[in-house]
Amino acid sequence: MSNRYPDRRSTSVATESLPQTPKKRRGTSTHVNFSPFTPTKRGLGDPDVFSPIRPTRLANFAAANLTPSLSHVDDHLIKGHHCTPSVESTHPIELQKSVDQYKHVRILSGDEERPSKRRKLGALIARFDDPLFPSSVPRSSSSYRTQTQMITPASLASRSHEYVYAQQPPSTSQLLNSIEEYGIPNKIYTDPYYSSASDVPDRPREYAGLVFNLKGGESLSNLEEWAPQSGNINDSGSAIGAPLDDTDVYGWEYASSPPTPQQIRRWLMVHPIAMSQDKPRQPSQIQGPTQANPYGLVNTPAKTSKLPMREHLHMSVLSLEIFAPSREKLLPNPDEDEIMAVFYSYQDSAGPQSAQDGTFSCERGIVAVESDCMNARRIRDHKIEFVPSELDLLNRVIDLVIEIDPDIVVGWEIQASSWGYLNARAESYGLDLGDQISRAFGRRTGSGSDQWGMRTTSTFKVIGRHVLNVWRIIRAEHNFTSHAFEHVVFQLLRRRTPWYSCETLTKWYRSTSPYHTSDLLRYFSNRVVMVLEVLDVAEVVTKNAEFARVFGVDFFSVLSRGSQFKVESFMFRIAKPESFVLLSPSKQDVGKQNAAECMPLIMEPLSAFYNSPLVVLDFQSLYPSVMIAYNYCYSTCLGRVTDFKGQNKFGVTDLHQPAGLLETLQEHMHVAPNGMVYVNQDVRKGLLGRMLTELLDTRVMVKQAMKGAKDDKALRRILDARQLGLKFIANVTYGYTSATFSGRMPAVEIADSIVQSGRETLEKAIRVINSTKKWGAKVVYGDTDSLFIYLRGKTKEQAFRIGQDMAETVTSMNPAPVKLKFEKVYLPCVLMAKKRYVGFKFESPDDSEPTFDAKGIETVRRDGIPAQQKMTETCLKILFRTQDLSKVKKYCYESWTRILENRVSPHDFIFAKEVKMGTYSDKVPPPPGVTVAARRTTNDPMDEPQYGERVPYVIMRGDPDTRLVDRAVSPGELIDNSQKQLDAVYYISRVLIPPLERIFNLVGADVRSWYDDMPKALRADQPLDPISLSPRRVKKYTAATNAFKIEEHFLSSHCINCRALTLEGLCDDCRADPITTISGLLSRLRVAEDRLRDVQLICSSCCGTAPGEPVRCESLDCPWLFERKKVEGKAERLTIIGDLVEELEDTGTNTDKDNSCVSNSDDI
DNA sequence: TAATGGTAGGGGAGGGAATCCCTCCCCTAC
DNA sequence: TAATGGTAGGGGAGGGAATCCCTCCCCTAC
Repeated sequence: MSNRYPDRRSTSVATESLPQTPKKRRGTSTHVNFSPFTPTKRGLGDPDVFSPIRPTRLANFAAANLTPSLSHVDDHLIKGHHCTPSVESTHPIELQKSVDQYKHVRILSGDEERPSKRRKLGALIARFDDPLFPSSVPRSSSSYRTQTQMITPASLASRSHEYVYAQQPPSTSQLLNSIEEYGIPNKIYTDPYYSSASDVPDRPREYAGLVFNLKGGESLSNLEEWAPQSGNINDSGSAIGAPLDDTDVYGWEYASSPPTPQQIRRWLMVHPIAMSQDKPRQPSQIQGPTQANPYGLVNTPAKTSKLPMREHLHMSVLSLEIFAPSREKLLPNPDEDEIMAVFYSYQDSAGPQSAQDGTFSCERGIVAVESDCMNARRIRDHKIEFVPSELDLLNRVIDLVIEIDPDIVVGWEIQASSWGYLNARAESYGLDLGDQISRAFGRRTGSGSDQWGMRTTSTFKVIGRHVLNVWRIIRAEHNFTSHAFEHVVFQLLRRRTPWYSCETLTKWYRSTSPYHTSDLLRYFSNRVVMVLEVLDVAEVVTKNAEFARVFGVDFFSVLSRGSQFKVESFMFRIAKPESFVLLSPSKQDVGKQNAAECMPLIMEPLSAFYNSPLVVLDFQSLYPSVMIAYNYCYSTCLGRVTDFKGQNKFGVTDLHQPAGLLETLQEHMHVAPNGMVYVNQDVRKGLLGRMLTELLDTRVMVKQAMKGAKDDKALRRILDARQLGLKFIANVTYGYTSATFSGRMPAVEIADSIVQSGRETLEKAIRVINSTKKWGAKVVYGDTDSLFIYLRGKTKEQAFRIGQDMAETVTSMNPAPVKLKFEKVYLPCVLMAKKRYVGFKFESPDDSEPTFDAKGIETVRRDGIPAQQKMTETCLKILFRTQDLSKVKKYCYESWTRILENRVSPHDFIFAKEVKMGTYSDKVPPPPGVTVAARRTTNDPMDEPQYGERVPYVIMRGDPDTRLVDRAVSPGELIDNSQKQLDAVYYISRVLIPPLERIFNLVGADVRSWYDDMPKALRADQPLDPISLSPRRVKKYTAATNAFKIEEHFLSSHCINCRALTLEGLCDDCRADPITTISGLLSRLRVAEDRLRDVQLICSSCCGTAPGEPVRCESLDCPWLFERKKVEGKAERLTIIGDLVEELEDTGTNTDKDNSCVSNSDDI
């Protein structure tokens, strides 16, 4: 027992829940005033809740002041006297307690002892004296401890003059149970710290009025001082030896000799796994998964999962794509370029929908104009119908549609291509495609610019058939970072698919090799099928059909109409039997409504890193519940308590209640918090209330049915769609009452009543939770209907229990359907700002692995870059898992270095923001995406992005004072132009650091200073590859182009082989040893070529081209594109190595000759 | 022509106005 | 070629840099 910290370093079951490990007590006692959780600094208000260390501080204070007297007391105790300390008057309470606790102790003198018992007792005392009764036992009273060790039952029995403790030491359970009473945390969580002591900043960091004093290092020197309060350690005679201190090293010696290569080989034979593991290569990408892509599926096409069985589809779908050869790089223009082939696929309502193995099946076909390049003799592996001319092609398509008679016609993008292009071509022949393929004659809708159609659905309309613009539907339903076909296919079908430029396609079409023409046909024919697959996997038809049924509107209105239409449709069905007539106000009436007066409650969060559990509770569909509970409805409102501006305005009209009505209903009404009066349910149940009750009840039933239909996946999907539809309607009912400019029957007073009641419900819950002592909880954030409750020092299990308890208590305080639901526990968590937080989420006490859950921060936003998401998420995960800032710093260093050295894939640095051409203010410069799109459009008018399309761009390096918009280019340009480089400094300091800064400022780490202090290569923004800047290459290159800037004149002065300083490509040393140099260079060449071959193999397997063929795919969505371009560029640059090797071989043979001569002469 | 639920909130880019700081110049006191 | 006393200090003008504030835009939470 020589260790000064007996037992505290062990982690037995009993001690684990007790806060004794000195390491974990970091930052609690002596640095009280610098702790980030010190209440006064944080402005947290009530120190009781946020300062678990208060007793300790008191104790220190008391002990420090009473030390002489207490040692005096000790003396008396040891001598077996009762004593009344004289200092009682100065600190009556503290001292009384401390003395009372021990004044009945009687010490026996004697030397009997049993070692094991003594150890146990000692352990108990050690545990006992530390945090629980800090004031009662001065830690320094080792003499006391030594004496107690002598009390043994044996001695008690054998002696007549003996002293025993009148009060037995507390048992473990007593200790655990009294934890709450003394306000001591059940568990002490680690505060953020630096594991590497060198990372600790010199001075405490100040941020936003807080001072952070972070600890560093893993050694014991990092622990708090034990702070002995009296000097009688030596008196005790106990063997408190020198504490284990790693600074006190007496010497070093080798543990053993290192293993020999033979030993290693033998070892590897026994451990075959270790052998297969390559040396961990440092990947060139930014590491880390993102939330949208939790499995880190960055560049791996997923295995074809076993798709669920498809249900019988009740609508037939026809998908169509066209091919028109174009001129050079331009996209086909319907004014000039004729359609040469049409590709279609369809799913028949009657035919066999899916094969039994779950693969997708549909009919497909091609109609092509016969020409030199395309005719039956050349193309054999595709089933093609040939027609003599384009007009015949159009007629054939019309016949086809009428023949197949699909309910829905779709295309990936049907305004500029697909049906839209077909329609435009038909128009040039004076043919109206829409009329031709319609199922009935109908009124022609207005021609001209259909802006609304442009922006929402489609400009192409067919009477009797639904026309779906697939990408727009996907855009509305899924939050993808890009709406490119390839991206959506990857996300939904988990499959990579190539993309070829029009130029390539046209070249293939005109190619003399039939193989190319065949590639072209296969490309389109696969695409047209994949559109159907995407529709199928996204369940567009199923879901919309189900929504149509729930809302009671027709299929197309589900997609094309707004939510008011759906609410009304539902409401009508309830209003009709009651003989209610819904109001139909004019635009003017709607405009004359009163202004809204109420706002939901959005608390300002206490921004911090929370390492104790944070419980999240939220009211289940708060607004619908409030409407039901308080009977808020158009039909139950009795007007205002007092007139406002002299009139009883209600919604869009004035309310005139019959005289005497209020008196009659005196006992049966309820006043909403905003001063509106509503009758109670016993008089009349509101229309909205009944509608919502029905909706919510049905939803519960549907959910029940879903549980029952576990094995029938098709039914499950339908039911799921149905319950989602019901939920949607319930949620937008509130929006219906508060619609302002566009409202069809708004009533701002009802909306206010709902909002204000919701707010009061929430505020009441907050008050209750804050004021209930037994929970020891504090509400730190709340937004509209949710509560974030901090339980400091509680364990996860306690958090779940308390959370449930709170939810039940609050639910019981509120009227019927209002229900506070236990949502989740965050442990740990960072609250950053309103609507921005992130944490590790536990949804049930059994969850062992938390999930990463972020709201509003960069990891879930789609206007950043993937690198930003990956870095932020990875840093947060490191912080949450280890609290070790050194690890975070290390990770940041690695990533930043990679970026600065240009060793990253541009794929991670592509911004993609939506553009809405034609809506931008010309007073300010447009956003970068818009300038890129505008440039695209000037080059090729057909290339204008669709309304709401996401336009990708990257930021290039440029002159320092140019604006950002001038440095934005499309990623294609970056690939084509090897002189251009990503602006690493911009990306790091303006994109990657700010989100990290916002997080780590809250724990006291200064991310920007990490970057500023980071050792950087002198010209780190240049590629480190000496070959690309070798003088030889530049000479060769300058001859070709003169497009060099100043920086390109600074040539690399490093040896290509060994990186020593030289001016001639290879240094003298390397030239002197041609054999080694050649083998070194050749092996590099081989590595690069291998890599190139591998990458091309991957790409050709995806594209389906023959391995020897050059890969033409240019899908910006695929990370392999960038990899391939990079490797190709490198291989091209390495041609210089070939030259060098030849040169060396020449000189090598020469020197060999010389050498041989010399040796010969020596011999002679 | 017909169509469009709501509000709150954070954060970036960029421009313009207000502000600060420095330098230069003029003038005066001594 | 000929001519020229100095220094310290206040105050204004003007320019450049840093700062603040506003608008526009995008996207998210509820």
